[in-house]
Amino acid sequence: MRNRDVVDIFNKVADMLAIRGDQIHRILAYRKAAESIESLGRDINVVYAEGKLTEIPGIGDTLAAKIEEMLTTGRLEFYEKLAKEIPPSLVDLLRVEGLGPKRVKQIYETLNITTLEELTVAAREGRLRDLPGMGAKSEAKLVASIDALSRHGDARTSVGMAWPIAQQILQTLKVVPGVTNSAVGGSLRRMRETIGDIDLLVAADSPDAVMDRFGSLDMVETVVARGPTRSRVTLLNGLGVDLRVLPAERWGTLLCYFTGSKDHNVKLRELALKKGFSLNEHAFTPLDGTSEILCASEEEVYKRLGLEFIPPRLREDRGEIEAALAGNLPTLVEEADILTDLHMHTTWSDGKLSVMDMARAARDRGLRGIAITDHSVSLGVANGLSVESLRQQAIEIEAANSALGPDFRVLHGTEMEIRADGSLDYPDDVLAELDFVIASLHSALGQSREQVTRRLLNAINNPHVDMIAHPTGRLLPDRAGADLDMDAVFSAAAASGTILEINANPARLDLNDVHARMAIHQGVKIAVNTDAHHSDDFELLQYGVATAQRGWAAANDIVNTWPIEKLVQHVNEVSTKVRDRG
DNA sequence: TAGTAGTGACTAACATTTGCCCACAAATG
Repeated sequence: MRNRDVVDIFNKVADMLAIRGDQIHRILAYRKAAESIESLGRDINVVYAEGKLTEIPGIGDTLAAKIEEMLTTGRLEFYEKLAKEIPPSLVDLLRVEGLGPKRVKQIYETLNITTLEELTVAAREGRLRDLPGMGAKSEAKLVASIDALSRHGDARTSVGMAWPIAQQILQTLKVVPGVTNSAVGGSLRRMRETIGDIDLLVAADSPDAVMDRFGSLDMVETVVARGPTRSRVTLLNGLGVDLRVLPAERWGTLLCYFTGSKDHNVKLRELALKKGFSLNEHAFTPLDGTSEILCASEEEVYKRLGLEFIPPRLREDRGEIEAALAGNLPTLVEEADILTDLHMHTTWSDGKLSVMDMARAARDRGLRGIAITDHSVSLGVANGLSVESLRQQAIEIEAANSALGPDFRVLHGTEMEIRADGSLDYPDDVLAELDFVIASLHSALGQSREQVTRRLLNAINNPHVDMIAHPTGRLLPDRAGADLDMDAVFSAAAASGTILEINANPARLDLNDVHARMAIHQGVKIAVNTDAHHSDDFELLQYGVATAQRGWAAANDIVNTWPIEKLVQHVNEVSTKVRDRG
């Protein structure tokens, strides 16, 4: 069993307990455990073998025993017993918007409905409207929700897909008369790799005009809810968008509330209570009955709580509140800190532009240098370069460097295949001719953990390999990456000085936030690169930087913030060191 | 159920909005 199997079962148990009507804290315990394992970043089997399950936050003796049972037998007796009482297929019903645990229980007990299919039939036949608390209107809503679910599913959306849509809607709302401020909130502002819906906030004294404009956007399919401060719509592509409108003097508490995460908010509100305030999106309200205190900025909210300002990217309740209390928050890397881009392609392989075009575009964006890293020979589908072509390319890059002058540097590199047998695609003497060598996995990602890890370690330990690109090879939202032993990867990379990449393409974001944080913690150097195949792709850098920030990265942890001379020197020193050691 | 204090018992997750039915469930961060 792998981490995600354990996560699935715990989440399912939590849902089943909720339907059964168990005590909230028991349900929360399972959810918290699932969340913890999901963001663990390590193989649960390894943690178990080390006897350290109870060191995972939210895992005590009882849940540790349940994990042990699952890992050793592949089953969970507690789950099977629970399933006799609450059919696991009921959990699917919770995916229907508007159906919660209480209603699902009622539907199950009175109509004996256990599956989504049975629910669909019953709703269409009008058998739900007579249940206590239901009516024809609620029934019609459920039918619509079921339709929406079957049309669009409820999968999460890539941040790269959602961000431009959110910006487009904001541009429209921004110009509505009376609007003084607007922003993206929620998981999109925190730049999670995938998002469930888009959250937008607007400051305006009278919300009506904003709500009207919002509901009448071309891309809106239906208006799900509309009140004086909140509206929710579904877009034609199935994405949900929430809008909150409050007066400008309440902007700070509103932005903070609507940015989340929920767990972060709960912690903030607990902290507020300890200080004698109730905190909501409108204001701090003193518990002694004196009048409310408004915050026009987020900075004021955190200040009043006695905290350093916590950047949105850290607000996941992963220790940021404790760090802010202690004054130990990192100074996060910013997009403006990035001086070079070490991974991109040209028409030499599968890119769309020439070396010179990419260099000029990078320079226009304010970068000081790039590495041209086309694919190597055995990646045939991407027109990988033979040794001969690689040497011809060197001449073109030299020419580009003299044309561009001393203020911009083009490094000659490669993105070299790590072949299925673990060997590298170019011999060492060819690699020695290059300024910057990337090695990466594109094929045979399904190999066993031992095999695929050994492949990657072989590349990391080669003195000519400077960086590993998109280490796991995952593709969001669906294709899982290689089943790497990340502990081994990080310690090898730390020892050899090999850089690990955060690939900024929103379909990759690999390393992910959790792994990036672990790697940095172990002393691994990180690079944030766009893997651009066109100059337009340089825009993607923001997603990579956001992921680095979510990994608590400071500028010095990221090698592309260094002046290019320092970067080249580092790469050369590391190669020499590894060679001497070998 | 976890965590803590102490080896069985107690406490622990905030605060709101909306729709729909007529007091509450569900949804939002």
